[in-house]
Amino acid sequence: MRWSQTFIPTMKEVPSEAEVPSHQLMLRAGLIRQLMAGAYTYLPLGYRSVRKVSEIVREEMDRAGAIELFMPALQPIEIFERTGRKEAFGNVLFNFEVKRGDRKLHFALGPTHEEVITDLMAKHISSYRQLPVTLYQIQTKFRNEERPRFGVLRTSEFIMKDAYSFGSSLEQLNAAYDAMYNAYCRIFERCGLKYLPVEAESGPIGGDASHEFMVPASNGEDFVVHCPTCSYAANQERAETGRTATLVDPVQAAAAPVTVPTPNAGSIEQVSRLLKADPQSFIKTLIYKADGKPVAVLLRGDHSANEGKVRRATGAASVELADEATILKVTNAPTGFAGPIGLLCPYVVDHDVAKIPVGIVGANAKDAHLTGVIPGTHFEIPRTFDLRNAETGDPCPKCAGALQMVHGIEVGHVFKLGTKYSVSMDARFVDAQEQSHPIIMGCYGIGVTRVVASIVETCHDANGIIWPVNVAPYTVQIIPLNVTDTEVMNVTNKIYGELTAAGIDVLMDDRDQRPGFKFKDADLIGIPLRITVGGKGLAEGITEVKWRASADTHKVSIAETVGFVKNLIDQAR
RNA sequence: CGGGAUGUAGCUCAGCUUGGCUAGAGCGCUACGUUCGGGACGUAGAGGCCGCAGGUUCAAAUCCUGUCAUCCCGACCA
Repeated sequence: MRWSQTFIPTMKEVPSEAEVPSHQLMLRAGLIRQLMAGAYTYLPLGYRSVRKVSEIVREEMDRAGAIELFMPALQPIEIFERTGRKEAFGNVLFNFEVKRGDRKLHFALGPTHEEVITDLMAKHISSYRQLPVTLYQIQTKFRNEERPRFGVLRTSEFIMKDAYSFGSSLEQLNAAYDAMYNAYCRIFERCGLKYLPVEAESGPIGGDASHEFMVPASNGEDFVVHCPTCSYAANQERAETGRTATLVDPVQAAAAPVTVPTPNAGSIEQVSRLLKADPQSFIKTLIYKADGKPVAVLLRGDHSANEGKVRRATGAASVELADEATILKVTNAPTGFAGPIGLLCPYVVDHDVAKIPVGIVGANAKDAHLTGVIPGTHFEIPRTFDLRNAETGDPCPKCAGALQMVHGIEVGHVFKLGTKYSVSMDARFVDAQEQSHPIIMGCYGIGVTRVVASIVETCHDANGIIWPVNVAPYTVQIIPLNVTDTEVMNVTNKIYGELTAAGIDVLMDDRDQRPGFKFKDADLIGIPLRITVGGKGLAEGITEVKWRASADTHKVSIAETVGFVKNLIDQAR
């Protein structure tokens, strides 16, 4: 492609609305333009990368035995009512009414396609002999993001690959899951991304039923907890800590706790400032409702509760922070003054609370706290649990190492669904004994456009993008330094023609611009290989070949240039 | 949805506090000339409903009210 014949609007200056590197660079390099918050046009260059990633995804899905189909984005609201996800999605689901004749129809735009595909399978699968099968599509998804941000990393409309497996047994589910997991590793590998498969919250199935694929990036919205010594990695929701139970014996002849006034100081931060005490010496008492019943969670003051862990520790199906009225009922005080002593509900205690020698707690009375509280002495600790989010330095649950936290961008998710949707959509099969069962499902997603943004986010330098070879919009950029020089253009056209004929994507910068201008643009758009053809080189009979990622320039004879470049590409793939 | 910020040329921004000439700069764009191996220079130009609506005033980019949009922090994210 000749630059003058395509559409690559590059920008020298950083648009003021863009904060993170991927957003800035994608705008500046002419990859995307914003239509409104959360919706972007992919310009020719950006769309080429989207297609390269899609093609890699497609090849690996096919290799893993998944079958491609294409489902409607426009869906009747009824199917979301059947699975209860109209409520579960809430505002995130685009749903609206349209008139058709004198009728009103209620539609949704698909945020994902479990309902549609399960409905399809329900109608066509009847026997275990038809299973297993895994289907996928690459399609635009719609989610009414409360807060679109970071350019293309979080949008209301995005391209996603979603796959769904259907099986008659857990063995079939596990096989499909493993096939997808391995395919994902190959996909991200081929895209040139550094990625981390992490254990994620797995819902009702439990075990290792869900993994997220995260790209470590400082602007990532998620936290990944991982152990550098072993391979343990999990998201913050899920991450266990290797801490163990600590029980303390009651101290004999301990002084009683002292009540101190703390007017209008209901947060740890306020009280610690008022009493000039470190938050680590506080025992934070959070009132939750576990299946509707109040239960208190005791944590060290500087820690944050993990609701999944609280749910498991209390054995409840659902857990939420209690409302003001419940707090008043069990603590006789407004929010901010809860403590374990004299509390009118049961409590669970985090491991680290028992290690606080002498702590500060809420007094269960308005505007008062207790100091000099000894855990295990002034309130009982029959047992301790892991109730908080993992933090840097916590012991690894799998080895002797220490955990680290990194930010990450979620680019993929594999999930063992079980029978949630097949039950509600009535997708069943009969086994060899003529017994009917719901189909066992898995779902597997990759955010294709988010993959592209993640690549830009992690592969760039001060001058612009540095595309990995397999996902670059073009593989080679050839720059004739003087387009009015016949000799230069003859050589350029010859190399361009031969590389194109060899099936290599080449972009020729045929604009009548000064060399510096073109070099800057080339660095910005980040095509991996650059061939420079200029008068000085031609005088020596050479062209210059350079990787975008490296400062080294190879001087290659004109005749050998095409072969040399083909060779480099082959090695890089 | 809570908190904060910003809307002036295609892009980046000044002007607004203290209302008053024809609303500015740099980059980009057009024409001509000189240049031509890392975002050249000169000359001459084009380009603005100062986000939108209402109000105050003799007079509003500037003050007031409302509204819309975008960005950031937080909450949310099967």
